[in-house]
Amino acid sequence: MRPLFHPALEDIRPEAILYALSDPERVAIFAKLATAGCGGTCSALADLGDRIIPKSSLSNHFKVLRESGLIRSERQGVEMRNQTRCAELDARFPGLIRSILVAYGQLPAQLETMSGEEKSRDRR
Amino acid sequence: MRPLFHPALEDIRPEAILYALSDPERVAIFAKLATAGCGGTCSALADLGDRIIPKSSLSNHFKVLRESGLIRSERQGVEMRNQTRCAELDARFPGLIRSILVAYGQLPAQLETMSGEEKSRDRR
DNA sequence: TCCATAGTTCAGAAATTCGGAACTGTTGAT
DNA sequence: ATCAACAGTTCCGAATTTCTGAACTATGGA
Repeated sequence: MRPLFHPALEDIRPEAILYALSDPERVAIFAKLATAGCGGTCSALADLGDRIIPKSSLSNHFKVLRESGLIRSERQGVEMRNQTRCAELDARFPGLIRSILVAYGQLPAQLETMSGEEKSRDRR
Repeated sequence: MRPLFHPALEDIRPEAILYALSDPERVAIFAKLATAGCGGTCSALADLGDRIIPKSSLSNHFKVLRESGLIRSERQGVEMRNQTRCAELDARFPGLIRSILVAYGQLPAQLETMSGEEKSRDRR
């Protein structure tokens, strides 16, 4: 098994991000990953409610997310721990991830403080 | 020639937007369209500098942009006038288009007042 | 009418995506 | 040590999508 490839922050390209998140299944996976308390393993995310993603497809989804720079994957024993790279990404592409998740109606509470919106207090 | 299809604002789906803008050629077209002073015809946008997009491909790019809800196209005499639906889109998906164009380094001056960033004055 | 121009549609080749089956790597039990 | 179970990856063929040259349609002008 070849080692997993993760692009450096500066090599992440917007087209790869948009492509990866143009698939609602991948968005669902990514949004769940952004939720704390989710173990982040692949198989924990296979169930979409209306459909169970086949494992080869799931593996490919994770590969697309990883190689686009959206997540980091690390083997831990028999399973894979995945985590988003939201903080890094927000520094490179301010507001992008947040506005995409909002568009999909998938913004997790954990990301509410990401850039892209002024605080609701202090508004007039 | 069948009439051109434009989705209603409420039927526009984020995956279609992201998919359409996951292609740098389409982004270049869209960004140029968002620029005032550009006539908005298809052939005016075929030249990317490093490559001239074949017209069948160009026609397809416009179709993808149109059917995703990013632009409106209207026949005017022998040619097609295209315009972005930025204002509408920003109401439905706040900050999305702006942050995508920023990510690509393609934000036209005309869009600088779109939502997605507080004004630079009043910052501390 | 005939021609030129702008763009669309068609069709086949090339590339991509999907997913079942086989495989790899790790842990734990015997 | 061997074996079984499990998590995930790779392989590969089928189905789908993308690309683009060639043919076609629509409009306006001479």
